Amino acid sequence: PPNVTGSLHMGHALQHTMMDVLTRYKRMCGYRTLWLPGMDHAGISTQLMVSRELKKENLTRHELGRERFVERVWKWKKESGGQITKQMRREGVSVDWSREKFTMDEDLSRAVREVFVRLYEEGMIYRGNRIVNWCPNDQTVLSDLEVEKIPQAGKLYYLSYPASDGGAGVTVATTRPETMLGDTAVAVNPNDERYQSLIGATVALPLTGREIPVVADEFVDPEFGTGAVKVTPAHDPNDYDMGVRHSLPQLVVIDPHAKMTEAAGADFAGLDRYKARAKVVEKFEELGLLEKVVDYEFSISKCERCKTVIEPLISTQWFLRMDELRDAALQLLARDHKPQFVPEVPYEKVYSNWLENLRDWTISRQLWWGHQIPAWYTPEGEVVVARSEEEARVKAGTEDLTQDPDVLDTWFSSQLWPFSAMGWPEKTKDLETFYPTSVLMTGRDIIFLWVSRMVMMGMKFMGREPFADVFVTGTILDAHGQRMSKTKMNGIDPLEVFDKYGVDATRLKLASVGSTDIRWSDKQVESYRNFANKIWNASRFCLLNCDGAAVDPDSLKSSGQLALHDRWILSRINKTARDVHAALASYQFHEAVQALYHFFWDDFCDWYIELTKADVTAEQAAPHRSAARTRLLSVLEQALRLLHPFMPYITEELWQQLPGVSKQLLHPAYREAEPTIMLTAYPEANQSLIDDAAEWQMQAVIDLITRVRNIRSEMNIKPSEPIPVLIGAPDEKLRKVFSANTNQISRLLRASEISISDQLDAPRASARAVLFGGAEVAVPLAGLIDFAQERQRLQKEKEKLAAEAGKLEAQLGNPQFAERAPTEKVEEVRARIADIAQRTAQLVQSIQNLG
RNA sequence: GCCCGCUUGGCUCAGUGGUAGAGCACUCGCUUCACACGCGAGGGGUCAGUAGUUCGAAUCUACUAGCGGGCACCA
Repeated sequence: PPNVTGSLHMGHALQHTMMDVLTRYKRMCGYRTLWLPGMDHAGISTQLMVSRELKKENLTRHELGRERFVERVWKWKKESGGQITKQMRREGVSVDWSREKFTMDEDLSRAVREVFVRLYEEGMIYRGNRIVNWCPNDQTVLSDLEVEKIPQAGKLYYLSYPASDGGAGVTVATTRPETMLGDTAVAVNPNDERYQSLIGATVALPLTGREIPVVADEFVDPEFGTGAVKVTPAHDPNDYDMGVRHSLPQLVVIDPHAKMTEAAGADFAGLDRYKARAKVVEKFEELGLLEKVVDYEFSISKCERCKTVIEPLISTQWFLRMDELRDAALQLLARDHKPQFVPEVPYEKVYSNWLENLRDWTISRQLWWGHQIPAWYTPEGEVVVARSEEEARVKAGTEDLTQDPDVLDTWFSSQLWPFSAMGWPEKTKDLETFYPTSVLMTGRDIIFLWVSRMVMMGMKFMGREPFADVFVTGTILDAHGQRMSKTKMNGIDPLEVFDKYGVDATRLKLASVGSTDIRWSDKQVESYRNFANKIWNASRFCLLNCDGAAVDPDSLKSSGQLALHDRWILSRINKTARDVHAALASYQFHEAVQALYHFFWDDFCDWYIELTKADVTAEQAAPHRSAARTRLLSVLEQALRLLHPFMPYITEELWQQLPGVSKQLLHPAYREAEPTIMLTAYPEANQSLIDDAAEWQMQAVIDLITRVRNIRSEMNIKPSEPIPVLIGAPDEKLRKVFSANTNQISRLLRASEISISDQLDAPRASARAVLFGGAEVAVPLAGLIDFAQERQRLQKEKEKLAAEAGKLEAQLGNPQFAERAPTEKVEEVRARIADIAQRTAQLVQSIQNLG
């Protein structure tokens, strides 16, 4: 579910397209499909958005109070939230709006409370006082995943701490001098010979008058800095751990607003952390205790949302223990290989590595917008966790309860989506029907945040994986290879692309993206827009020229007595259906798009329509004509079905216009529905119509036509000028193919006459070309031919063949090749050499004939 | 620091152990009665580099370079 605050971006459009292609495709295959739409309440984002609105009215959420603030958020959600669902309608996605859910809906909230209570009762959720990531700007704790590490140029300060006994003391290196006010130890590596005498001694912490011990800890790297580390348990995660190991006091010197506390001393209390840093450095310098300052590059933790530097603080929060959940997910992967990531490399490893290093998850947030934690406190401070306040009162035996003010991390509810959105914990029909789901489409950025957590929760509460496959889409970059982002202002608005090129064209482009990153280019969408236009025009031709005929799927069921081009198009369309099925089965969207594009444009438009035109547009009504019209309409109808999952708008529009469309065309599963291409059967490949002979024969015809057109072009013969075409074909089968298709060949070549014989007998002044299968073609050009030019053209052709023959002969000449390569491969090379030899001989003859 | 991905014609990208593909761009020709968002014909690549495995490598392996990701508690 996208964020309620979000609006459609290219990443959504990409995922939605692929999801919708699969949904529509599977539906047309007769499956009961469900794409359940919804929105996420997006805790922090939404709260910030509404807070900004309040600011315009010179109000803060605190002035408004929690209850009225939350009301205000709901009002905002009703009035301006969920832009994205309107935009999804524009995308043409076939989601089930009747099941739309919002993560704060009552039923989903109930699922959240149920999960919380159960996990608490099992001891997996606990409340604890630990060091956490705190955002001083948003005033909330954050999980590790909401913190980003950003490399930054900084300074490393070397601070000297004199020994308590007046000895040499020790120098520590730090990037955060202000935290020294909270130091409660100095640590050295136990094996570091330099510091053996100091271990167990104390040093005098400057500016504070405190004495702190020197402890030995393996964590300390003797190579880094001075080999001695200041230990600030209250303000650094590592120091926190060391503090626990050595039972050091946790002295809090920085508060939640990132200001120094009273404990930092009178000189510093109330100062901002950075001002305090400057002051500490200044004082050390005055005291002669600042040994040096060096430039140092390190990573700093920032709030992913507001980019404020995170302050590690000790705080009481709610945590979810991850070990058991993690183990279940890892076991699912090891034993059942689920989920199946596509592409498997690198995502499966990324996912499992992350799980293996998983630590407890901080689930509470100091926000008002979200699921309030279902925990109540008695006046004595006793905690009661319950599904409702009533239940809590019963459990606590008192009505004097205060609910924990915190809410849960947004992802706590979204991780339940695969089952909470279908009614869990009730045992609903939807759950029974649709859980586990088949496939999740997602960007790689939320594999940890969302995907892994859904797996863990699915295993925990449903006992099964939430989805079988996870398809990870690529990222759409801008034209310069940069990630699109709001701050860079380099994002492309999908809606503008829709306006400019149409939704279908945009979808086709997006579907062909696959799972690698690509740079956005309007040019590619434009070419698919042209494709949509081609579909439109081809359909227009069919509709304008097929009076009296109607779509009839039976007309495509056998190819018995049909002409070559008819047998050929049936073979092509069935092969295309086969290829598209295979491609989609393995999420090869790009291949599916290519297969459809080339079938429709090259095979159907460029050849089939042209070849059948004569029959279809014949003046006289005849059975032959109506059969041709029926076939043309029926092939078009099948093609539209094949294209439909990718291009829903244009295919539906055209399909509805076709004569003869009716309930009869619907998939048996939807027989009673109103006619719509959405519920027709996706064409299955009919193996018996895949006709290699027809494809080979058609290839011969195409080869002939292309060669003669080439002669026309190279010889500068006007397209309107009729030309005689002489064909010589020693092979009888080939002669039959040409003579059976004389009309079509003649039409496409604008031939004045066509003669076919076993031996080419052409005047000297002819342009010639060698065809495959030993055939030749000549175009007599008395008075038009430039002998030198023609000789050059043939010579060029000969050179091409010679180059190819050279390579092949070298291969065959290698004795190891004949020995070790498979026989059919060797035979293939021999056959090709023979073919080239024959063509070359014919070319030589042609050149001689020119004189 | 560790891990991973990418590098194919001018551009954006497919693809594959056995004759290099598409779209766009480019050149030439075309108001051919569906379409100039079109039709027809062309030109253009030693598939980043080096070494290896193999009868054969652009495809597999290793290393190198450039670019881009992800992960990590080095003060």
